[in-house]
Amino acid sequence: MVGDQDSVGALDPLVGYHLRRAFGAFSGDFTAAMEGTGMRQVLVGVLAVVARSPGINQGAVGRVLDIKRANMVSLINELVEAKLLTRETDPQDRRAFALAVTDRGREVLADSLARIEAHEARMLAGFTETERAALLELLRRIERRAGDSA
Amino acid sequence: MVGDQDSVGALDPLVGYHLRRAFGAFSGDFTAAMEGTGMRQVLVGVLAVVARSPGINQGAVGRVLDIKRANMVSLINELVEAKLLTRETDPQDRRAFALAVTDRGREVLADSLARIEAHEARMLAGFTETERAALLELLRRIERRAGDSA
DNA sequence: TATTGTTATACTCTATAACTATA
DNA sequence: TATAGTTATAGAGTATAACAATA
Repeated sequence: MVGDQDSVGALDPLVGYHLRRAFGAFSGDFTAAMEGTGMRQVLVGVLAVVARSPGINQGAVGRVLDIKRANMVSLINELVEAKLLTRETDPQDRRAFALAVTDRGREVLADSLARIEAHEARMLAGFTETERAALLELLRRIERRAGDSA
Repeated sequence: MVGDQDSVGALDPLVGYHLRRAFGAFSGDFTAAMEGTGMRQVLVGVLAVVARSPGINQGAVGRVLDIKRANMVSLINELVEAKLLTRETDPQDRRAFALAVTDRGREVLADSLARIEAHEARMLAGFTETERAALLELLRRIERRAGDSA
């Protein structure tokens, strides 16, 4: 069988290597789960963050999701053109845009989250709830360490 | 504090979201750890696989690491031009190239692995050995599920 | 027919630098 | 002077299709 632990030699004991592969597996299945919807990982992320904090501007969304301002532009354009987000000049700070999710955006987000739940169930089949929670907690601790040096 | 769990709304309970962020944190620190060496994640991967299986061809390396044949070409070119790999026509199958790591390649791989160990120690600071092993095992189970559908 | 390696191509993601308009 | 958004650009990763040589 190809892809077995042994064939990767020195990589096998590395957490980073397995993180990479597990992320790749998730990404591939995520893309398949979203097929036909036009949604991608980042777009769902942006939609979820704006839904959580209506009126937020793109810079702030980028800071939450670790996306550079320059790269936020086309993402927001995509979502606004698809009528999933509205973008209006913030009266309190006329440099910024206040973002909000449209009704259609809320529908698409709900549909995306339903697909994602099925996708997660698929990827974590065989995991007990305890194991799932443990994995989540260990991953969160890695993210926090990243913040230390940033 | 930016990037807090709460600000991501519906994403927070998702393993995929945290996998993505943890992978991003690892990748950033990996790149920093390799600064000045010219090595990248994929290149170390290829070097490690060839070191483990001398005489292997590029297609097989790609299958092990989930890299498409078309994308292997420039990677192998890079490593051969840097004199870290040799590429010779396989006498048993003249379509294929038998790959092998050069002495210099072995040195670079050893140096890379030393840097990676320090990087992993940094990213997993505060993890007990039990926690590290648990994380590794949970990630491996996700990879295996990915193989099921492939 | 199938497989190895190759070329060409394209899309996404990520990163930096320089610009504008507002604060 | 700092910040919000923008433009332009470039590198890396990933994907597909089509081809030549060999099996």
